[in-house]
Amino acid sequence: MQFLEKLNPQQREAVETVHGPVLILAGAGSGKTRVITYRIAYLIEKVGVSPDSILAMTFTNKAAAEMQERVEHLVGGRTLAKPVISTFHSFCVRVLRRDIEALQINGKGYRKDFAIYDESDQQSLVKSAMKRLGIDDKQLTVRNVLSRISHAKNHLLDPQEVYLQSGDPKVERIAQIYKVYESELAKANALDFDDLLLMTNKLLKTSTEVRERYNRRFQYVLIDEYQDTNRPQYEIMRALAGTLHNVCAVGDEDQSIYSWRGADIRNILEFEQDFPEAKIVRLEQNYRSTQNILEAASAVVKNNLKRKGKNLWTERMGGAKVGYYEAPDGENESLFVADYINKYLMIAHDEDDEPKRAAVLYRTNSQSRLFEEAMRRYGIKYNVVGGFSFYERAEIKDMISYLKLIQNPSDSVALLRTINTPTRGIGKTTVEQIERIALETNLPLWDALGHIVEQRLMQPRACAALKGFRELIQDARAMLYGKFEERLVETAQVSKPEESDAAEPEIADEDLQDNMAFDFGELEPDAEEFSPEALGTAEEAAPEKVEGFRSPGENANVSEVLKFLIDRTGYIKQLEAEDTPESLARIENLRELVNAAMDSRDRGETIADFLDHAALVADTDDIEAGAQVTLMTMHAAKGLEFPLVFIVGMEEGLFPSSRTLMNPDEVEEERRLCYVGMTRAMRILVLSRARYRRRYGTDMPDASTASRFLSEVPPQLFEDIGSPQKKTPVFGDDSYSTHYDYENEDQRPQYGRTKQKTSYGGGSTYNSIDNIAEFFASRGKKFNRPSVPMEEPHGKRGFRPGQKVKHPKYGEGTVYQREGEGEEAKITVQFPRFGLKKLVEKFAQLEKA
DNA sequence: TGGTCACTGATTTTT
DNA sequence: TCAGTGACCA
Repeated sequence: MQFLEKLNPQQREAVETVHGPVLILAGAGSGKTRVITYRIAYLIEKVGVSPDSILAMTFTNKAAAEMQERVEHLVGGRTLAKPVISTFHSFCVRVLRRDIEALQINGKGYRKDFAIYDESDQQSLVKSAMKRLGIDDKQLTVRNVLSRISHAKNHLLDPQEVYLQSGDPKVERIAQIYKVYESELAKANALDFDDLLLMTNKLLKTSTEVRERYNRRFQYVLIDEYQDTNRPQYEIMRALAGTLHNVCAVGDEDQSIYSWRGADIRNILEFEQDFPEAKIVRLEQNYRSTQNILEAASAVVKNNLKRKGKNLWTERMGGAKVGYYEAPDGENESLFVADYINKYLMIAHDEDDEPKRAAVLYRTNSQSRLFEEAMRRYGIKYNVVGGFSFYERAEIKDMISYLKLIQNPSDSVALLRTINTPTRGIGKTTVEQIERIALETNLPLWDALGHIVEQRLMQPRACAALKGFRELIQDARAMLYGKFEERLVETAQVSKPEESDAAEPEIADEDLQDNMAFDFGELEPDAEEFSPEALGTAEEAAPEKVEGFRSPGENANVSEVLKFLIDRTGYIKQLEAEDTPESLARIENLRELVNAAMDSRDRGETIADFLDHAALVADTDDIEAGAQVTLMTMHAAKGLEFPLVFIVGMEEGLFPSSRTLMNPDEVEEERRLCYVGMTRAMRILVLSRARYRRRYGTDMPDASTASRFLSEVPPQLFEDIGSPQKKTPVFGDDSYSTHYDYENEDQRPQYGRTKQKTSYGGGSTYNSIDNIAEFFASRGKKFNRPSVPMEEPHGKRGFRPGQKVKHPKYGEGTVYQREGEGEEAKITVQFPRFGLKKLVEKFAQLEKA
């Protein structure tokens, strides 16, 4: 096997130790992903393990996709079956969609068509639970309660245990809410994110038959980002390890940044306890960063008491010192960063042909705004990770809720969201009545609603409106499930006890294997065709693979149902009537959703698959690797690397966050976060801070204190890169305000060096005072819009951000953003009287103003 | 019932 | 700054 030659001895050991438990402690940048993918390839090619008996669990979809791709690259086409590489959560959904009914007792319990509740769904559930219990304490926010519930779940505590474990009346109330929350979830046949793990764990624990089946199926298990696993995940891993114990966990305790979500570093310790025969492999050679960066990062994280400690080293000696910039305020900080990036992108390539990429990392998403503005001023293309993902937009959530309700009418949260969206005359009072009746009869809202309509329990007007809504959902259901509707309603609603337990053991083993191959074929479009048993007759094979009730043919698919819903609810019509740029954008989004549904259908997915996908995608999943400049949180940056990295807002209270200052453990986690951020940098790392920062709308910025992490970097590795001189900043005093009027900028050498390079091992560095001083001298202390436009557009008109334009209908406005190239470019313009408009350059009759 | 407006209050990280 | 909420009016 040639590819093993590319590994260092430790990596090689990690790859070749395939039997029995292995714990790989992989430092930042030590080639962790490489080891995992090589290990999978090694298992397949050398050990001769069948690919589909390998299971790799990751934390994010992105990591899973990347791993998938790299494995395929290594094993490339030589095998038909594929290893299952998936996030914990998706894996659990698959398991549960298949087997959750094994947990039913006397036909009661979760059904396969369960809904997945995201955070906002959870919030509305908690909100209504609190309302019902008469708790609207100011001390008990919904957020707070929810995180307590999640914490309890992650520690495998049920409401009673929470209640019993504390004498605190506040916690007792939380336990009460927790209990109501749980029963509401059950009533809605819905699981929250934590439940996906919990239920899977429970399932594997309770049903020997199920567990053994998975043990037979997956004989080699890999866990990525092991330090981020929580208790339930750990237990799932243990259950999946079966008796073979062929588990491989890869992690780095210094990169554990999710303890607030229940991640437990103890899992690393208990690994050795639970698997005494475990082999420990340390990967300590870093292939990413220069020595200076690595030393600085290590020096910071060394201040943590709770760690095993390790010795990361690199062959890339020396390197640029870690830059430090102290800005007078947040604006200046962001302009400094933009300016620096601008220079960086302009200088010629170095000896290594690394594509130029830079990242700006911050603690909280709200910090992105200033940097976005600065990038725009410099005409630098950038990408922001985070914020709203597609599936979080209101209009998308609305339609998704419709689908969820159609799929699972018990889903009360989905019902509440859709019942009057768009408005159809069902007001607050009506809804409250339904809720009351549902509570009295202990029925899901949907059933209560049916009851009301049939018995005419409310005024005719309200009844008529409710009836209309009910029929809408029923019609959509009929479309989707065809004539099977009645049967479905029966089996789904009443959930007859008959065939829940009995059916399982009768199924022959081969059938199960086949089914699993299908179930876990990942989302690949042609997974079916490639699965060995389907190669001959795809058509014949298809029906038997579909779980009983899904009738092939003649039924509508998700996109058709969506179109139907959009049409019948008048959703788009209403948006059209609004005729604002926002509403037009929403219409676009809805179209996009329909497209997504069509793609989903083309992949042969069911409505459940489609909804699962919508529930489990995260914003970090669509990080565009190709973007030159990426703005994101340090959390989102985990696992990524960039030649140039900025960590901004290095201020006490911001980073480390004020919320953590009380608790040493949490400060340690912040420090690890800092370590994660710093180790993203390959060649240049710059830390910055604003001496005065405006926290939300206040007119008076607050003085900040330098982050403790800054002082933890050894001074000799640090270099101040042109922080403006400190002055005693008194507001209204000229000495401070002069920072803001620098129109007196002279045009001296514009960063005159032809080629500025980062040299290693002494000599002048990119960050060296001389160079930096030189280019900052030319621009005083502020960064005005650069004279060189970054993005010279191709089209004739080529309007750039910041430019004033005139539109025949909307009048004068300012270009806000430009997307795409040439005539096809879309331009977003801010019109004072009409707001933001997105226009296609070709059609919009824009002129220079 | 539904929309508008003013006010408040809160700001971490996410599968 | 900004989203969410409550009061008020059509």
